[in-house]
Order: sequence, then structure tokens, then C-alpha cells
Amino acid sequence: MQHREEMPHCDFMHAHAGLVARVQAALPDEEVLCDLAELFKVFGDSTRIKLLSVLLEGEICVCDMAQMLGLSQSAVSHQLRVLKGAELVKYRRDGKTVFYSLADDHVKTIISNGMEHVLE
Amino acid sequence: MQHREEMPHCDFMHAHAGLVARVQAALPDEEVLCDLAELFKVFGDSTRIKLLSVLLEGEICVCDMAQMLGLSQSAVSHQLRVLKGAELVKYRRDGKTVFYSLADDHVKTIISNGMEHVLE
DNA sequence: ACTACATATGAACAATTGAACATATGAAAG
DNA sequence: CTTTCATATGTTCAATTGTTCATATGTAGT
Repeated sequence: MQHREEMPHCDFMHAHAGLVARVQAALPDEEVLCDLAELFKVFGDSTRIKLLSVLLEGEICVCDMAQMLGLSQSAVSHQLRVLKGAELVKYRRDGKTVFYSLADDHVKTIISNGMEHVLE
Repeated sequence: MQHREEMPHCDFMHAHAGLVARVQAALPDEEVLCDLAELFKVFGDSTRIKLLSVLLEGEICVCDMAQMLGLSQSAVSHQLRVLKGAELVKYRRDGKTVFYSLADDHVKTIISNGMEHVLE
């Protein structure tokens, strides 16, 4: 029952000595990696994935999305806000109605890449 | 839980009448979309993204990953378990040491697609 | 057998999060 | 200006999640 709060790690490296340092150097900035995780976190919710999938078909208003997915208007609006915050969707206002659409082609690409992995 | 009958929704559709039904028909199965969300959820954590990024450089043991990222061995092991559950990594045992590596090229693709969106 | 080391697992805890509900904003029509 | 409809925003709350600590498993050597 040794309590080493210091550094829980191996006493020796298993690979050659420079590996740790070399990989650390090659690693992107912490901030970039966190941003990347935040991006995927946005995709990592079934409601938001459904909204994005629906928007693959084109521009759709909030109300229709709620109907299509059997969700409350509030839930859809909240999640669209998250998607907009991540710049995955954009919107266009026409009278009382707001039409949402995908912000760019990255979204399609990311979703279809994920699909490939899922459908294996 | 769900009171689907009294859902707050528009009284009329804004797009042409068949849009909702048409998009619903084109939508992938609920289960597939949920699996997709689960996949992205795995990417949606900074610790796991860091582990995956590190593994882009090649096969690395648990201990070295912990050192590279300044994480406890336990934290690394727990997250590697999640990554393995999603079939994003595989491992190889050599004596006491366990070396992890990326399961396939999808992982690289997904990460770099996400990167593109982040670096804008 | 025992010891040392690398990794995995279980449990408990704090922090995050998505949904529901209520309310607020914005826009067009009367 | 008031009403009505479409959408947005707060708030509360239950459930999920990541980390830490403690312990267990596995492996090699003595």
C-alpha cells in the first residue's frame, strides 16, 4: 500500500529513450486537441446526429425537424443552438420561420466517415 | 416519459406537404444513427483524443502514453478500454508490457477530417 | 513460494449534460 | 398595440461521465 502521489508511471521506458519526447514534440497543441474533442462531442449525441442527418437532405425549418424526429420544439432549438455554436449549421430567417442548413461540406464528410466505421 | 400526442408543433407545414415524410424515409435507421452518435461520443473527450493522437505516431505502451500525456496509469487504462470497446484501438502483449495501436485507418481519417474543421 | 512491475478493474465522487417545463423574444397580421 | 405563431432562452433535475483511489490480475524473475 505505497502511496506515491508523485508520478504514477513506469520507472523505465520500454521503448527507446527518445520516444516519449519525440511523440510529445510531434503532438498538436493541447488547445487544438481539446477543440477537436469539443467538436466530436457535438456529434456525439443522437439527437444532434439526427438533426444533422436530416439536414443532409437540405434546408429545413425548426418545426419540420421536430415533426420528422418526434422531438419537442424546445429540444430541437436547444440542440440547434449547440450545432450553431460549433459552426456546423447556419440559418436563414423567412418571416416567422427559421430555416437551418449545414454550414459546410466538412459536416457531410465527417458524418460519412463515421458511417463507414459504424457499418462494418 | 413521452407524451407524443400533445407535442408542440406547427399547425401547418411550411415546405411542401411531402417533405417531412420524404426526409423521414431517406433517413437511416434510428439504430444506425445512435451507433454513429456513440462512435463520435468516444472521440468527444480530450483524454481519448490525446491518446488517439499519440497513437497516430505508432504502437505505444500504456506506461509511455501516461508519461507523454501527464496522466495517471489508471486514467489511461480506463480510457483505452473505452477506445477498445469502440474498436478504435487494438493491443499486443509483450511480457508485462501492453502495446496499443490504432485499429484501422478510419481513425486517422476521422481525426484529420475533424482537424480540418477545427483549423479554420 | 515470493517480490517487483505493468496493466486492468471496481467503487465512489464531482462535474457535465440533455430533456422538460416555463417563459421570453421576434415577426406578421388584424 | 395586441394577438398569434415560430423559435429561442432560462432553470431545474436526473442521468451520464471522467477521474481518483484502492485493489486485483497478470507476467517475469529470484
